[in-house]
Amino acid sequence: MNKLKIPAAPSIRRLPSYLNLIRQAHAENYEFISGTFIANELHLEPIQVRKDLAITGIVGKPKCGYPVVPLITAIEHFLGWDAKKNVVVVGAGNLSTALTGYQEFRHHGLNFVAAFDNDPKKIGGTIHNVPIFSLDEMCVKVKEFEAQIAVLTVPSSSAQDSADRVVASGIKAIWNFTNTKLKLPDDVTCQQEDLTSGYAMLCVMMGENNPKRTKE
Amino acid sequence: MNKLKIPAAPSIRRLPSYLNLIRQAHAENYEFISGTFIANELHLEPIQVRKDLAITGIVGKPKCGYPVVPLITAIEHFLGWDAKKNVVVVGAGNLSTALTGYQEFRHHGLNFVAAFDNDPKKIGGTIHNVPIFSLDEMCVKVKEFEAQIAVLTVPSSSAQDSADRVVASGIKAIWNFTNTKLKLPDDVTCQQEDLTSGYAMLCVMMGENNPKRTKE
DNA sequence: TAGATTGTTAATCGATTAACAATC
DNA sequence: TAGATTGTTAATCGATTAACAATC
Repeated sequence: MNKLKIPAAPSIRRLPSYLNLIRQAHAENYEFISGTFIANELHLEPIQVRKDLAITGIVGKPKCGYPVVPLITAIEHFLGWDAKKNVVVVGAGNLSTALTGYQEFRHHGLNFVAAFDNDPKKIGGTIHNVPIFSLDEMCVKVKEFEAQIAVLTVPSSSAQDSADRVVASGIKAIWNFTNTKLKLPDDVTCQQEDLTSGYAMLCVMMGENNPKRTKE
Repeated sequence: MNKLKIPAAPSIRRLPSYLNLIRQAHAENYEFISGTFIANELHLEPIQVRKDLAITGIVGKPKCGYPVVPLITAIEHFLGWDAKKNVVVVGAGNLSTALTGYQEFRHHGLNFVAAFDNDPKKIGGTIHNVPIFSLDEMCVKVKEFEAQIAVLTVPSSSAQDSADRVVASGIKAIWNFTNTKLKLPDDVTCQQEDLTSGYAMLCVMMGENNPKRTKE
């Protein structure tokens, strides 16, 4: 139920960091970039980088590395970042402001077209030039803007309700920043973004490093 | 180099979502909660939940499940969330505002004490009651507030410079929201938080679901 | 040529899942 | 007692790493 397995998920998660670095190399007019170089920069194993890049279909040139321009194109295509996606954000709070203001996303095809909030003081306004509407207008506006993705940044308490409205509007992909596990139809994809899980990792790593705790 | 392996990292990342649910059960006056129930709610396998909970040291009662209160205490202790940590945030932009305003974190021991920014218009002000100082004051303020963690929300271009200042101030743990891989001394822990990698996952999953693309 | 780097095939490692006896 | 649930031990699965021939 709503649990489609993505093969090579860890590889996919690493691709954006490679893309970043390769783009930099491109800006510096490099024609080729080697897996060894990428690995060194990102503190990974060269073999891992080569395996990851293999999924894009680009073949490298022994001794030189991978051709920069085709590699950028291939990664972007593999990730679907070469296609524009219209996106709505549900909840017009601090996090929405941060996300809509993050220019990086625009360069990856993410095009914010509308925000929704129930606060009458916010409705009619904008965040980073994205117009804010009432949640009741979602169905209409999603169709009008042909939105394909909804970003959820509402409080946990209204997460499921917001998700239901999103689903009702016909959107099939949700990027969920709330810590609520949503109940969704099988054909709706959901990516859970949980900041507390990263925080948990940091805390445990701190404990490991801390002599007071590693002793026991 | 700066790559300490955390065993059972996936388990640790799942613990916060368990905690959430268990807290809810507690609020509803449940004395026990079963692994089966947690698994159903979060769309996981019961055996996985049991394995994950085992790392907290709590033993369950067959037929009943796990005792709610001790389990909450144990998870919080395991994650180090029962200890208060003073935290500074570097960069006083939209993302800092979102993070400092996120109440959830406070309940996990995360105590924002100061923010740093180079914008003269921001210095002297506050975000969510957190005072904003110049980056030049970092060393002094970190010591004054006894900060243990630095959250990096600056633009990529100044990420390494900010990190260097953080390290110089004596902080040993960095939560890095920039997409720059930082060069850090071995004794400094860093948790990389990359929003684009979650976005990459969502895009690939959308492609898998999309009949136009699954055909090929 | 010599040497760095690739891509392939195999080995290892760790995480997930299965099976099942123990137990309340 | 019967049945749901736990915890342990073993099996499976997938991701990472190693080894090495191929190549520019």
